[in-house]
Amino acid sequence: MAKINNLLKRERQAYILYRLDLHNRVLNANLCEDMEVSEDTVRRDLQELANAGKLIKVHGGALSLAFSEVHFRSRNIYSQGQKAIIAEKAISLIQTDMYVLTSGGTTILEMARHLPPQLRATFITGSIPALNAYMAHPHINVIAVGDRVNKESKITVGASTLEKIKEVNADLCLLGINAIDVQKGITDSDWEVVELKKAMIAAAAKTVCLAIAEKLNSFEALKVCGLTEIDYLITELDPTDKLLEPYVKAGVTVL
Amino acid sequence: MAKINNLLKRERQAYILYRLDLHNRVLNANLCEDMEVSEDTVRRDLQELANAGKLIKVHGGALSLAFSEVHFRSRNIYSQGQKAIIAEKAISLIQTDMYVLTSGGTTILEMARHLPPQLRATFITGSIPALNAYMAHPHINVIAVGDRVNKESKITVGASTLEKIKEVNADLCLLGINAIDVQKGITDSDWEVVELKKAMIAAAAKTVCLAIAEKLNSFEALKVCGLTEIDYLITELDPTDKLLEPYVKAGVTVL
DNA sequence: ATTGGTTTTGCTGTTTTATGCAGGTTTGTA
DNA sequence: TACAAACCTGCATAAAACAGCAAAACCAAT
Repeated sequence: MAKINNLLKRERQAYILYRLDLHNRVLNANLCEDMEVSEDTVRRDLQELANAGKLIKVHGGALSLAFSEVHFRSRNIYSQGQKAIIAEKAISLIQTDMYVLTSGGTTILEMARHLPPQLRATFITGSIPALNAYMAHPHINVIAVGDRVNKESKITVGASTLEKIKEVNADLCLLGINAIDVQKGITDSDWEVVELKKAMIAAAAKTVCLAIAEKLNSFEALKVCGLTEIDYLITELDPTDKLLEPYVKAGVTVL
Repeated sequence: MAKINNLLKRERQAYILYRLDLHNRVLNANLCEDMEVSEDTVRRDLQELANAGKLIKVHGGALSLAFSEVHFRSRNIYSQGQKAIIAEKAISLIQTDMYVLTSGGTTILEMARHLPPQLRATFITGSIPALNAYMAHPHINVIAVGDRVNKESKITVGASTLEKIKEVNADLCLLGINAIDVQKGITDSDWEVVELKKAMIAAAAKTVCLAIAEKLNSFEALKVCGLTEIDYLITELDPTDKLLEPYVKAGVTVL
């Protein structure tokens, strides 16, 4: 990389932005070598540019804004307030360094957004929107299970996904669910999603179901699992709510 | 630098602007030496010219107005336009029902946004932003190759990704690249990205490199491949441009 | 040429800015 | 947990900027 020395402060900063534009990221060590100034000077430049909102400073360098433009649409998630309550309850189950399998769905997305910034854990998912959310978090590790993408549900599905999930020994499996019923258990309407959820449940030590109350006592065509296979049920309701009693009796821990 | 002494104030200021026009920057120390006046005098001149909006005064000297335009204002919009041109050229190579492997990066993203709505093809990628873009398309099939997600580059990396890519027989591999040089070939700065690109190139019948012209004749630390391994090079320039001649001579088809 | 007023310039002392360095702390990773 | 890299804080220094003043230059009219 070309050495450019004896620059004025403004020129240095312009050059940094120029480099960012080219490569989307710059390293402090790199810059200070090329411009022949100390690391401190570069660091101060990056800090100033970051304050001015021209780049994103990270440990060791900086990232361009254009690249990390996350089209973060928190727009009209259905019954967002309730989902926020659910999110908080679900997060209370996640502990440091856990491996967490998650499905897709807006409830999970809402949870992803509420993850405390200092949390360290590994999240595994096939949901593209969930991946986006997890990537925005400073500390968590993200693992994508890959295969064909189902555009409807925006998750990866197929043999390879199932296979990969079977290799995982997760601590927790967080499922956003579409229907739950005391007799019929967890049900869903999409064959591929059902297969995926089955695999996820099998791969995790504990299974947590996230559902807004209106999904209680409803069912769909395809069975995912019975109530005995799930450990926690989280809704926006108070755990002592009448609606939840049957599930408590069936042995599910309700939060 | 020529010494020009005994100037009137007006003449000095004209000379300063002249120098700025030539070099886009002037240093106070330089000017006061050449014109044989004190630093204070030059400083006052610069101050007046800055007040009149003829230049940008900075600590130690001044910058031309053109400088600020080139380096701050137009840079984003400008390269956006360039990338759109590149996108169109790349799209012309994609035919119905092809299997297309793509890397990440803003250039690829720009291409994803320009895909014609009626196109039917299968896109395979480990780039999360690219996945997002492809998912928005009505007809294309999307395949995600999964593994650990590198948050810097927003792509999946690791053994499983590489393995999966090796199973693919793609028609086309579209690479957004960071540096290309006639001698050194394609280079990059991130080990994992390099491994991924190598695998992608090996898995596709034809390899296409997408790069804005600024990345021509530059190189980074790690080698992806030599020029002989790539089939097409796409920049925003006209294929007959002087800058591209060496690449044509090296046997690359330049679009 | 002299005078008085204005402009320009350079000088002095002080303040601000830019930069590098020493130290201790935090962070990321093996 | 240990280690190296990156970070932050405070400090020192030199360069640049600033403010105020006075000498010099300029100008116009006498």
